[in-house]
This record gives sequence, structure tokens and C-alpha cells, in this order.
Amino acid sequence: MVTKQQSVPDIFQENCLSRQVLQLIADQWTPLVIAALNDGTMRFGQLLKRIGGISRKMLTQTLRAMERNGLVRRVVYPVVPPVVEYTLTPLGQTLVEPMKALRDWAYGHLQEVAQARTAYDQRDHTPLQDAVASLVQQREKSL
Amino acid sequence: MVTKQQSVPDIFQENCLSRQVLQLIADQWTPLVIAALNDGTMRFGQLLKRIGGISRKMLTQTLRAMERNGLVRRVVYPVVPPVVEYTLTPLGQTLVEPMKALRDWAYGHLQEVAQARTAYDQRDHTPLQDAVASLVQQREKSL
DNA sequence: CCGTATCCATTACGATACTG
DNA sequence: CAGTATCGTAATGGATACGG
Repeated sequence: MVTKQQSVPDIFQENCLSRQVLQLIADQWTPLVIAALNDGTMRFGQLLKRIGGISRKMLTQTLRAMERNGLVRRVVYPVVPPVVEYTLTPLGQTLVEPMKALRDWAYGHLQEVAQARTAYDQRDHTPLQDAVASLVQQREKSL
Repeated sequence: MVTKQQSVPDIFQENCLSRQVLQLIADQWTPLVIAALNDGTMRFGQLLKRIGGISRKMLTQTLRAMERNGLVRRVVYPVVPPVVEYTLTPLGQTLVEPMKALRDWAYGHLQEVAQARTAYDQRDHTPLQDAVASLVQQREKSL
């Protein structure tokens, strides 16, 4: 029996399938659509209003991609004017938790990130200064 | 005592800070750099080799952004030729788990996504067919 | 070795107008 | 209402050459 102890395949390899899948969900809008649809089925227009700053085009594109990848189900009611509903599939629901973890991380570390950014922007970043800073840091560690 | 029961702020609002932070980490390369650096400190060239398909430019860009946001520490050794090491900061380490969850999701649902895609591509997607499909689905549910 | 600078091609995206 | 089509612009990203 061959036990391939490889819980993670080589995500560092180009053309790795899992990397491709990862890239399907690690974009600007997918996390927000997941969050929105986690509250229940929504129509196109509702999503458009709910997710501030998204354009018709991007919402359509994102939803289409998600549908294609099996994350959402799209139901078209043949009435006029048309009604189209979007719902998370069971597969899509498995993404809710990981995505929530990411959003929570973002929310939980707002200040730290903001501070880091301010600090970074105040420092010099000439090659020389970078090196000196590293030296100082080195010295401090050895004390 | 005012208890603001708002574990998640309004991520749906444009210009929401947590959304901005989210977008810093939900890109193509950041998850991979996190994963790579989780194995320990690495030099620029090592990262470049490890992360297949990334270009010098993108790696530099990603690392700079991560440094600015406090996720990685960059240490420059003032030797020639230069040696530059990158390490996850404590803040960056808090991202390891959520990111791993995402990667695991991707790996764990490879087949499902692939199947969904194949199925989607085989279906018709003329507006009429979409509506008919929805009708059929509706009827099946009521049986 | 670790970048930056430049050029260039491709894509992404928003705005708008149009259709079933 | 829920898109699609078209356009123009902006951002992205690779390749290459050069610099400290």
C-alpha cells in the first residue's frame, strides 16, 4: 500500500490544478458574493444594490464564473419582466466558512495593517537605508 | 454599556476598510507567498524558484505590498552581492491558517469544480434554454 | 544577487446604450 | 428586470536591459 503523504499537492507548481481553483475564488468580488448569498437567495438587482461599488458587468461576470464552477445556482423565471435568482449550491456553502475566516481576519487586523502601512510610509526606502535598518535590527537582536 | 453586536462591519459598503484589507490578501500571489514563507525565512531568489510561474516583477510587487501591510519582514544584508531575506511577521503568521483553509478547500474540491465546469460548458446558455432548464428543475422539485 | 526602469501587449473595468 | 454589446481608458503583467 502506497501512502502518499501529501495533504497538499504542489501548489507551488505552475499549472497546478488546485492553484487554478484557488484563483477562481481569490478575487475581488467572489468573497463578497458568497457572503451576500449566505443570507439566502437573492435576485440580480438585489445583489447589485447590496454589494456597494460593483458594476453590472462585474457582477454578471462574477456570477457567471461562480455558476460555471458550481458555486451558485441560477434560476430564471420565464416571466416578463424577467426574474433571476441566485442561490449558493451545497458546494458554494462549503466556502462560506473559509471565506468568513478571511473576512474576519481582515476585520480583526484593520488597525495593525493600518499602523504597519503608516510606519512603512514614514521610513526611508533607499537601498542604503534598508541595509542600515537591517543592521540596526541585527544589533538590537544581539543585545 | 453599549454592546454593539456587529461582529462584521458592513463589508458590503464601498470604501469599507475591512474590504480594502481583504483585497490586499485576496490576490493571485499573496496566498502562495504566505504558504512558502510558512516553511521559514527565504531569500528572494528562493521564492522566485519555489513559486512556479511568478515573475520577478510580480514577486517584488507582492512582497513590497506585504511588507507595507506588515505581513512580512524584509532584511537586507549589506554585502555584495546583496542578500535579502523575507520572513513572516507575527501578523503574517495569523494569516497562515485562514489561507491554508482556502488552499485546502481548493484542493479538496478539485473534482467537483471540474465536473461543474464540464457540465456547464455542455449545457445550452441561450436565454430560452436557461428559462426552460429552470422550469424543468422547478417541476422536478415538485414531484 | 536583488532589484528597478522601460517598453509593450493584453486584459480589466466602468459607462453607456440597447434588447428580450 | 436582467442582462448583452460596444467603446474607451486604465491597470496588469511579461520581457528585457540596466544598476547598486
